[in-house]
Amino acid sequence: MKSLSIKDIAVKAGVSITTVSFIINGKARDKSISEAVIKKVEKIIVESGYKPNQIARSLRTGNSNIIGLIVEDISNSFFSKIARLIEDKAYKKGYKIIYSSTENHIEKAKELITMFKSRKVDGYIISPIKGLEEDIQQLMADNKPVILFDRNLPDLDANYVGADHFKATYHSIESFIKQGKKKISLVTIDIDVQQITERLTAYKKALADYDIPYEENLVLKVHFNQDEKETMVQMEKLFQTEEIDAVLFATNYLAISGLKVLKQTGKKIGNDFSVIAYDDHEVFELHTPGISAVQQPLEEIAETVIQLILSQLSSKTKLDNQHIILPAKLIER
Amino acid sequence: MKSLSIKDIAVKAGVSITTVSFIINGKARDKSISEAVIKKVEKIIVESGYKPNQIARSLRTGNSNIIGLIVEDISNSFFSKIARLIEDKAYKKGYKIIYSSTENHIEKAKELITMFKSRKVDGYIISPIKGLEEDIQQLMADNKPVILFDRNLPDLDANYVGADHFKATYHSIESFIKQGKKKISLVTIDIDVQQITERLTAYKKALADYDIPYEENLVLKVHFNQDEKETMVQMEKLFQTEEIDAVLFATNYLAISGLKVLKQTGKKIGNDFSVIAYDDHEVFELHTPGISAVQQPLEEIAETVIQLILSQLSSKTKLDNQHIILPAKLIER
DNA sequence: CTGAAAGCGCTTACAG
DNA sequence: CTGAAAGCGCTTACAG
Repeated sequence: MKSLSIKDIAVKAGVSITTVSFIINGKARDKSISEAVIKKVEKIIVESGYKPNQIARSLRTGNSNIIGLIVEDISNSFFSKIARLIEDKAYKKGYKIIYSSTENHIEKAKELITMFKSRKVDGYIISPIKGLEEDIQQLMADNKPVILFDRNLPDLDANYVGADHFKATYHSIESFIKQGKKKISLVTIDIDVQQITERLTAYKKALADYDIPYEENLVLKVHFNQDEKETMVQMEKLFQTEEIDAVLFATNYLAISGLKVLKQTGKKIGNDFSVIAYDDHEVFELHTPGISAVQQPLEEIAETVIQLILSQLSSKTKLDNQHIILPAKLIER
Repeated sequence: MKSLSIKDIAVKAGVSITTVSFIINGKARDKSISEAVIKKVEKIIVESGYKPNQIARSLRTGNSNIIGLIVEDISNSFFSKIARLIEDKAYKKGYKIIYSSTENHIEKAKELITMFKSRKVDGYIISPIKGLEEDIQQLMADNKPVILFDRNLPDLDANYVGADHFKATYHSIESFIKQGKKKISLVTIDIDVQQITERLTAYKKALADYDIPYEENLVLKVHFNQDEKETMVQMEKLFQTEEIDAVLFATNYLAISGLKVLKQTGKKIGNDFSVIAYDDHEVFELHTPGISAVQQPLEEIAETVIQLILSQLSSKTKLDNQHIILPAKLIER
């Protein structure tokens, strides 16, 4: 069954497609179409269930009412929660979301941008990775709204929304120190994105500020894509060989792996051994004992991102790029 | 900066746009374009970075290479994991995914289908809700590939991929019985979808098969959209008033709420009180003690769904609808 | 108050 | 071996 076109409606109503188009797009009054015609055409549209072909509309107008969302991995709960909130808010403004996961592969990320471009998406929300600077620059040169979130690219002057990882990490380490911890470990990953590296910087700074010597062997940098088994072996070694009394895990999945190791080896979390996870997760609340965690303000991040992109989409002129850093908070359990 | 069009390429190469189009679409040899011309045009395409406008292509060909994915809630880890797997596999075949969450609202679900229709998506992957039968029927009448997953609509003859919830529930209850449990409770939700209701049916059947009387007050049906606080109050009451020795939670979030209640009230899980959660979650593995859970075969579900839709998309003729029920397994912890 | 016509960037049947 | 032209379904500047 062919679907109806604007022409079919025009024929049924005995008017031109121009008139129908004006009515569909709410320009009827503007164009001084008579009320009688408007009523008649609207009636026919409703009765026939006609829906304009968005593809044709896009081709003609050059925009698609679609926002492209590029994340590292949609199945990661941080991203899926953000995606949900963004989708919800975008939807209410008539925008759809098309998403895809980069899996941290630069080639896939580049391909995605190309694909989104050829689909003429109206704007881009990107959790970027290093190496994407030029492509993003290109998008902005093409005058497309771009909002980076979660991760920033320092070499790029672009809109960015993220949490204050430095401060949150600093506070976490500080809270360990105030509990009297001396041998504080950091388990992190080896990817070179600001969002991750600043956790290490903050860790070092906090130690320095409290005159605690930095010990290289207390920092475990897990290889980004490695097997969880291997990660667990490395952690087990770390937990055993040192008189560690506190660990900050730089991501929630590292923390989860860490908890598995502790469970297996029977090492207890308690006064002698404290743990903080970066990025909260349901696991941590339910764990016995509860695991303290740094919580990113998901709602606010999503809200800010969508706000920014919508204002760019509706603005005729190029707006100034904004850098919005939201506070993350340490939930003590 | 305007992006290049096929015309620009044609002009640069000194050939017609027809020729360029044939080359882009790999029909050059078919149409016996000379090797020399092919080489020249391909060179220009690569050098200029030309990408065909997919919108124009869609308008002309009537398909979009986009698959619409409609789920209840993309931030639910079951769906986000499936989405990730589906996206991955679709991507490799040149299809993109556009997704949206229904939040179990029939109006939103209907709107989404309309929207996807007007965007001319090539196929639909839907975790449906009751009331959507007609709309889905319509899609199939329009000859669009539709795959339902997770939830089935019994009144509809459509492709469906899901797990065997009846069997998995039956086995769970059976395992309680074999442990000698007498007062087995079921905590479920009150939505009327087959996937949920059959968990109750299986519960009753297993009890009956083992001559254990069915007691209405051992079944708690939580209202679908109610506040977690309220759910927890109801559960607390349930856990106290009866000599319950086992609980099957019909969804993972119910189980999580249940675990919170147990933690708060100090009720211990152990030999006197066993728990199984339906749909696994990282929480359950890490919980002390570990929580047994029914695990749906995510990979296989995603794989089957994508397989089915791709075969439909590439097939000229209408294929027979398939019902594929995959086994879910009980992970004992 | 309303309509004819151009054009968005492609694909493809047809012609040579 | 290659191209001119129609047409996908819209929007909009222009004309009346």
